[in-house]
Amino acid sequence: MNKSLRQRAVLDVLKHGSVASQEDLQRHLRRRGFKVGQATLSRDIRDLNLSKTAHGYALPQGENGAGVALPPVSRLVREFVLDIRSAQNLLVIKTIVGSAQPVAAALDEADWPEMVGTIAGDDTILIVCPDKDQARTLASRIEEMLG
Amino acid sequence: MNKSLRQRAVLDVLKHGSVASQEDLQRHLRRRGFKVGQATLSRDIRDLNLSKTAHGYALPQGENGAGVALPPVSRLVREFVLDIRSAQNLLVIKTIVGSAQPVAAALDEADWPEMVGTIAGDDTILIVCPDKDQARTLASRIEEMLG
DNA sequence: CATTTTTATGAATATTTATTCATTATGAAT
DNA sequence: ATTCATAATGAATAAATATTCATAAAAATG
Repeated sequence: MNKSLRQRAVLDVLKHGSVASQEDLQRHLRRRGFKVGQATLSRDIRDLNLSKTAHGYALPQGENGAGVALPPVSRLVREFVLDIRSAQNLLVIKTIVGSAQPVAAALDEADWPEMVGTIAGDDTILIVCPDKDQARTLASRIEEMLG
Repeated sequence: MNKSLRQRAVLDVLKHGSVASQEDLQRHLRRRGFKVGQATLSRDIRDLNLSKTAHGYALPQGENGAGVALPPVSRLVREFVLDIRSAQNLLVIKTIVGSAQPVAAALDEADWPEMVGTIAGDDTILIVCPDKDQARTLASRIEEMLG
């Protein structure tokens, strides 16, 4: 039961391929590890203010990709991140199992300048920064989110 | 059986109130004199590239109100307008019965500077222009469309 | 004008989406 | 920890929408 991550994943799916139906969306999410029923997706679609066109579901009109109704990254970090370590220009983030992918996607979306890119496994995210300094800056920013 | 006018009417309905469902749209159109089945509206909606949001149907994204797939005003004039007369700063346009309203709406949408406003009955449209000169200009422009 | 082709349409139906209802999880307050 | 309230969810179902199929009108063609 994890709404925030799932809804982020929904947006992510839309930004990539096209989604013709809720059943279609369901398959895409399954591949990303979210197993949910159609009813829930119908609700997510309403929550995220998506619209359906002749060519499938689309992100909301004016708003940027990350809709207005999304829980902030900080909330995700607090909930799913267990530990952060830096090594040179790299950060290694441990999450509860299964959450690394979606949390990494959320971090990506935040689009911070200190992040060159991310790779996520099952419970580990590797973040590449331009240099040691910026890695540390980013690390402390994320640590603050942990409360 | 009149697709062009009906589709224009659909856009017009959308620009005014909000439309929650195709059945809803069907009612609005009926009030404007278009009696069609749900299947046809489903197709119109596809043709016009409308999208459905949580708050009802919406005009297509980037495009202006008058979609891209619409037959030009000239086509409507050629098909439905019978006669044009000017009197001072006014134009009186006769159409085949029942078409005055939607043709007037289409003319309105064209948003020509010589048109201050329109009133349409069943088979007659009255167009108000700023002055005699512009009335004549507009009249000849429309006359040209008649072929 | 007769014939063929294309287009538009509605009724019936298939498919998709939203909602209801019951259940389970989550969190707060004591 | 227990109770209470709130939120999330799925299964079943209702409602809405898309499509199929048949038909009729309009347009093109000979």
